[in-house]
Amino acid sequence: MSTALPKRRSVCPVACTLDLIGDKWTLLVIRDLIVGKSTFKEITSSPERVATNILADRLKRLLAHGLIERRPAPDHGGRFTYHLTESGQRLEPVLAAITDWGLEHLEGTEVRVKPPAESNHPTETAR
Amino acid sequence: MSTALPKRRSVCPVACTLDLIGDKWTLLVIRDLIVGKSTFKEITSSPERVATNILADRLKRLLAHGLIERRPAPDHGGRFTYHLTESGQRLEPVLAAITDWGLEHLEGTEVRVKPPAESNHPTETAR
DNA sequence: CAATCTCGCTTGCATTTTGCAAGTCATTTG
DNA sequence: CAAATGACTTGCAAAATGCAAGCGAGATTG
Repeated sequence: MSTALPKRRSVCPVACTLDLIGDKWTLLVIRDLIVGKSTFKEITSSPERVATNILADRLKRLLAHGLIERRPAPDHGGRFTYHLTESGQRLEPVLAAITDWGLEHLEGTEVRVKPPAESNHPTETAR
Repeated sequence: MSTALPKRRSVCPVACTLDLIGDKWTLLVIRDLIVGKSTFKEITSSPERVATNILADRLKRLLAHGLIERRPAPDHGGRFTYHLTESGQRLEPVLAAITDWGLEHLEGTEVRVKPPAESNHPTETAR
């Protein structure tokens, strides 16, 4: 499965960023990491039910591009935990903007887990 | 080709929004519309060179979900121009956040055309 | 201390989406 | 009226996705 991205489509920061995170799953993985999940299992347990092969692939990709890092799990055996790097964490505003748009324009959406940082909507009901 | 989206993966606003715009092309189309492009041709002429079948499909999708609308082109014959609706325009902060991240973390990216509205980075070089 | 269990993957397909080239069809221009 | 242009559609090969199953290493359990 693809881990390396093939080639840049242009020099546009939007296009290049989408080459990294522009698919149906990557930002959900990052969302999970932002809200504090860190193991493979925790992420596969999210309600969207990402397939294990897809998750393994996305973690590889994100690792390869330095958006996440992995550490040996403290208590368990040869397990790992995954964490956003600095640059990965800086995607939080992207997630926040998407969250805001979804809450405002898509009926029936709601945030189940808040990100640890600040939110900025003054008069939002569902948050 | 798919125009209707199959089913929501969860109630998460991020997941649901990605069901609409979470692919490699849709946000580029929206970027083009934000910077003032409005015809099929103008969008296919962008440097990323979206295939015509993909563009036709994405326009259909965006139309179907009310993010864009089309109007008969003023001068030409049976042509149309495409424009963001209110809700489509509200994706601008998402684009802005992605642009900022790309400029800051991906070498060699640069903005060729500015969006008409405000930018908010105080000490950004490339903008 | 062998048998089972759990976690974190990998592998093998079937299905879906993408990418590319070519074709169509209504204008529009020379 | 012949050729060109713009906006698509169609066909097909290639890639990505989804699903189920398998697998190895360390933890648990009897």
